[in-house]
Amino acid sequence: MIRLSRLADYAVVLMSHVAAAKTEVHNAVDIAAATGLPAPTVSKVLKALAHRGLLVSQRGARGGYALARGAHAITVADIVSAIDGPIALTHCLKSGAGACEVEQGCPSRSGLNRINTAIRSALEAVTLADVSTPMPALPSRAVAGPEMRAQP
Amino acid sequence: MIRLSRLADYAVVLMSHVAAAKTEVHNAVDIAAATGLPAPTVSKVLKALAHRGLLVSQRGARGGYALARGAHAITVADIVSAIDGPIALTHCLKSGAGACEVEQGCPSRSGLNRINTAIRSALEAVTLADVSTPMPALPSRAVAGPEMRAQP
DNA sequence: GCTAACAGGACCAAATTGGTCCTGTATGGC
DNA sequence: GCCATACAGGACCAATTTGGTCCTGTTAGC
Repeated sequence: MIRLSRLADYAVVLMSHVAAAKTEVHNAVDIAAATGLPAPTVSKVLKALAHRGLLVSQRGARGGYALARGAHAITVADIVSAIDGPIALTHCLKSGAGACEVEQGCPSRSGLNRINTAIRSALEAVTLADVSTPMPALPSRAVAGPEMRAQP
Repeated sequence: MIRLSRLADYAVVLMSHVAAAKTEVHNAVDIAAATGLPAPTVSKVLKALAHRGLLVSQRGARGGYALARGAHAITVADIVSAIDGPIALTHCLKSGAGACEVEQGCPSRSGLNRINTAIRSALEAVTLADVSTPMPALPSRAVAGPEMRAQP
């Protein structure tokens, strides 16, 4: 089902929570309590996000995490790739060209690659600010325009 | 990494192979040999594809599989959802609204849902015929148009 | 100096996935 | 009419991956 890993899903929720009140620093246990997610796992995800530069961390007493940039400068692609690594549909595409051991039967790579870039663009098009807004009239028509057809 | 399951990946390759010479019926072991994939697994995938109506099967001696429709009438979304079930990014979205147990911390659902539809559109935009063509000048500009922005 | 909180691991448990195999059934050829 | 071939539909096992927990530093405030 083209699954996003659960940790990546958590990451989006956590980032969204931090973005909701960006003036304050939030510590890991508070965020975990607010979101209802298991605290050690939340801590792990936050550490990864800080490591990738999406959050800034303040150590010591009264420490915590805050957004490194504005919410509109962080895309969902940033968050997902921070947790799950590079965004790729298949192992072939992830490992780069030539790494596919059954390449003889893979004329489909170009088509899949096309889909891959489309998905990446979709993730890059939505920022954390978009995600945080409750329900902004949902312009579903604009999500995937008719220009997306592969062969115009 | 937003992974497609390996079986779904196989399915695209197999369908592409069958589409390459659609006049003939292909049996499972031949397809497996041609693609270099493990035969029992290929058989399993083909059975699933036939069950979902993407392939028609002919039982008995000289039997095999053939495309149920033309290659341009089968989208990658059809193939993927035949193997992996409905296309959804998160468990929440897959299970429908209200099924999320941490819904209190999920104002992000609308944004993720937007991404979800974008990805589904991307998969629906590419047909098996597109995938089968070796490398059709690759109009990468047209893959994800600027109209895809969430907030125009 | 003490406590609170992050950093960075190691590590285990469990769920999912991928792969194999077996039995039945239908079909075509001899 | 019989037999070989090939799909149908399961059960089932193995292994990779993922999610979750915990422990030991280290830093910063009070």
